[in-house]
Amino acid sequence: MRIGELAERAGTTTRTLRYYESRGLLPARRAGNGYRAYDEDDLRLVQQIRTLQDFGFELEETRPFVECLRAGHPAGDACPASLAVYRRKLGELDSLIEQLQAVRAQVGAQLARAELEAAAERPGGPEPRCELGG
Amino acid sequence: MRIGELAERAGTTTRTLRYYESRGLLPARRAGNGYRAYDEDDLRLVQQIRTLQDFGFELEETRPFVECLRAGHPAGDACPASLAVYRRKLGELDSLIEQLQAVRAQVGAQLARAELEAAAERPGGPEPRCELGG
DNA sequence: GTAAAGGTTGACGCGGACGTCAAGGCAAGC
DNA sequence: GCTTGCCTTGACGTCCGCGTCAACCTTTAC
Repeated sequence: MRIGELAERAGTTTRTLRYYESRGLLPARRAGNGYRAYDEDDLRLVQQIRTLQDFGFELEETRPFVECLRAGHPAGDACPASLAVYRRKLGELDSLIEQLQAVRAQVGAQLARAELEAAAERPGGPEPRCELGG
Repeated sequence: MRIGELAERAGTTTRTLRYYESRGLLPARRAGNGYRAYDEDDLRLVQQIRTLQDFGFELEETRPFVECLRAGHPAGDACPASLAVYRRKLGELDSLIEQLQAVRAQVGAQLARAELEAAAERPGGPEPRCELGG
């Protein structure tokens, strides 16, 4: 198939596929007229990349999976290098989630505090209803 | 104080402060020689921006806080517009954390599956030890 | 013959928050 | 007077994954 069909079947654009090729991830054979020619294996390859990208993998991180597929393995994650990327990504996700939860807690605390202070100013002047403000 | 001192005291660079100014967040008075002149209020302003940036706020999202401070309020989050940004950010953080946890679960599942399949191939040929692959 | 719909390469644009370099002015110490 | 260090503006570079445009070629349909 040609690039337009591959793009459509993979749910992406021709520009994206050419970009993958420029990064060495998706080498293409050429037909006599210079058009890029792809087969079903190439489709699976693109689908593998897209799946990982949806997970938030950078393009470069998909390379081991792609090379694994091109080496003839039935799945992109059938190689040790791919598993290593999985594990590294899990660690990154864990620490990122942890960070975000910490930030969420801090922002939540700031909001609560600011709302309290605003409520203390609003109703009838500076007259806090609790034991704040001594 | 001049820009170098402000940058140092705020833990950032002169380039960053000039960038803030170009975005209209940090207007500077000028000394007779053309040098930018800042005071302690400007320092607090920069610190407010930096704190929010550390929380992952975009620069534009810090604007309400900055305007609140410049309006004379003792805190950048003493204004309704700032509270609105806090609330919006909390929502964004929650959905982002949720997404990341979902991705983490999927990647974890992929890793577990791939490890199982690898273990089934490795030890002594395709001989699964559990009830898999029957 | 020609228009439309695909394809090709090359190159610039984008967004965000700056880094970095160039060419020069100003202040202070020796 | 000269060096050193800080300041000024202006402009280009960075990273990433493409979008978009230009100028041109190939194939197909009418």
